[in-house]
Amino acid sequence: MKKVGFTRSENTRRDAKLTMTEVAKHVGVSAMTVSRAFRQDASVSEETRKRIMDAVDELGYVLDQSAGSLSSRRTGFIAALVPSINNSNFSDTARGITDALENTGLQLLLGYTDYSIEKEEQLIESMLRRRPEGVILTGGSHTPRARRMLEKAGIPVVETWELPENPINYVVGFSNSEAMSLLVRELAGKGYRKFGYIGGTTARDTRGSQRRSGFAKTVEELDLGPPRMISFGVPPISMQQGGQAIVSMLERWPDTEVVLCVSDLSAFGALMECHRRGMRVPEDIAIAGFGDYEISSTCHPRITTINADCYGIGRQAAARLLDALQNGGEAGDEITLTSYKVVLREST
Amino acid sequence: MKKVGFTRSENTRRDAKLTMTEVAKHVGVSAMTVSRAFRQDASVSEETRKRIMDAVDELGYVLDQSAGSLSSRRTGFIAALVPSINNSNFSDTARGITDALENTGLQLLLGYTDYSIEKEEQLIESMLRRRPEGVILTGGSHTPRARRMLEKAGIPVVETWELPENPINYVVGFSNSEAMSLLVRELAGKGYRKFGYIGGTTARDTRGSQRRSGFAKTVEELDLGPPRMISFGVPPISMQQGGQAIVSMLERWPDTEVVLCVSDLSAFGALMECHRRGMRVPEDIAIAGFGDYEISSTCHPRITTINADCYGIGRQAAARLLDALQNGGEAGDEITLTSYKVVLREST
DNA sequence: TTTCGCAGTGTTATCGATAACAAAACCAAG
DNA sequence: CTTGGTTTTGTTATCGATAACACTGCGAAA
Repeated sequence: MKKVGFTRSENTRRDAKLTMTEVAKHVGVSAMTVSRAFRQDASVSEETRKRIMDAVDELGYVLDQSAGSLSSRRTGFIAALVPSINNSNFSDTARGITDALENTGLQLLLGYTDYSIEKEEQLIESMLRRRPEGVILTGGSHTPRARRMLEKAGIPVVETWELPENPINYVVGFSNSEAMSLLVRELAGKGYRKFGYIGGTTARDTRGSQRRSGFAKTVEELDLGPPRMISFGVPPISMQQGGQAIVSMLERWPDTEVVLCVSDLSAFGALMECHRRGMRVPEDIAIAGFGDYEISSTCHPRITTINADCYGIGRQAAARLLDALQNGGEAGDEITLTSYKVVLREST
Repeated sequence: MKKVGFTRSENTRRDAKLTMTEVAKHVGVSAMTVSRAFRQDASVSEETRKRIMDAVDELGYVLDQSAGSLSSRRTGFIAALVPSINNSNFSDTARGITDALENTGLQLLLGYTDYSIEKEEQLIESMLRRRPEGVILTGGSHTPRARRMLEKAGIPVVETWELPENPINYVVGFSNSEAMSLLVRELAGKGYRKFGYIGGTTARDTRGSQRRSGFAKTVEELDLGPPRMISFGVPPISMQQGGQAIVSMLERWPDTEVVLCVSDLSAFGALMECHRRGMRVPEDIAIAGFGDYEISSTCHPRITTINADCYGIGRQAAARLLDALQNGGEAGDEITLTSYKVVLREST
């Protein structure tokens, strides 16, 4: 671990430090009054506040929250961990959180776990060192140590995007398995019989696994023959890999009628690969995805998918946290089910 | 501004607070020794360190960095502002930053400006309150107040993704105008003559404006007739809007041979709209984008674009900052040119 | 006029760690 | 057995704000 940064001496040399006390002297009040002027709820006369704020502008003073949080014991941080920020589903969730936090004075600490619970554990530790007032996680699988740290931290925790068997506190999510099941039933209702599934290989992506098992279970329940499943690549699987996977699928089971993919990205890759090979979608083969990414409503043909309200998950998770914080930070255990819906489009 | 969170009394009621001093007592050493044990460079005997770390595990102690940064005057924060995290170009940059920061003990504070310099100013202020040790910005346009705050903060600032006329400190970027110019020349070399351009309407997206002016300038220089430019939608323009824009383009100038788009997303939307209308790409019309998003190498036909090394911009910006921090935080003014290249594909 | 209450402001102690310096323990060489 | 140097550990002051409480002055009610 390499450390970098200022040493104290270098830093103080830089600039006469400007503290609240300096501002106070300049205005002729006490530091406490300046501190109050920065907070809306505090009792400072309008006239004094104005004089203080004028001095703040003139001197270019910027409040130091690190110092403030030590004495107030409130850091104003919320930690959120997502598997990846390059995936638009999760960046939509992150955006939902950020939007919900706007004007609350809370600052988001965002981290990404790369779909690894070990990395998650490491991030949880480094985030907890910043003393966040609440934590938002993706998924319900964590290392035992991560779980212990979270429980001991005494702050509300929200798990999102899934319905964990044994939640820590709050949950904001939906059943990935049931969502996929719904899609299968819907397509079976349209007459499709020979179902294929494309997803990643490992268990790293728990949401992916849940979707897969929802698929397999439902195909069985509907008595549609043995499920045809291709595992290809380490999650999250790319567009490219979706394309490669559908090739394997068609080699192995050429008469497959409809292919469901773990996400729209792989569905799109599969769709484009079909085009490239001159296959017509949905006439020769139908394709569906999961997540309702922008691409699915834009490409041609438009892709059938599940819309899972990624943005709403973020907003609701943050709202749940804000709520808990206002009630004194007591960690409750409500489960908020988020909505999802099948979006039937031209690809099926 | 609504404030939420614990009051002190609620918080202390929750749990006997666990401080470094508690751990120290438990081990029979001073708090200072515990503090040292947490830092790799400090001189603590291996045996003592082990005893301390055992106690830390047993008690479940988590270091409090808010307190630490107050006394050490080093927060370990790096602030980074990007226009949007839902755009994969910028999330690649964010990822580059995060990766470069890994194992440095630094924590990223990420914010997004929504392409607004007013929002940027607001974010800069709230970030500076956290006393970051360095700042990474996207672009070179800032409000005067934002600029003043940054200059006064006395920490290194890196502007990325562009080449500002009047940089604050460091720059890590490339000329969007020249990159677009290169693309025009490259395509003119392939024989295209009637060039169109699709971009957003306002000046909010400075990189977009620079690309547009690079386009116009080059079309003129090559004597290819008046540039055909469609402005559609508020930046960042979506896939959808790219589709709508190309319709306008073809209504107004039906004989356009090649259309360059401000980003791959609008290019993709345009491409799909052409498919939908039964036009062949590139036979009937050629299309190119900017940014080399995953989609462009996957879709059919694959889209010609500019690869601008988004990830590398992030890594290099962070590296530049780390470097400055190690040299005592002196703000220099080096300009790091990042590479870009034309990627010719099937769409042109 | 006195009393009470409240808005506005000041004083003091403290949050939990770390810098800087001091001291002790240890070790090798003379 | 010293001495001097190095390693390891302890002591004290402090980082910059805020909580808690104290105080002042003023106006309304008695």
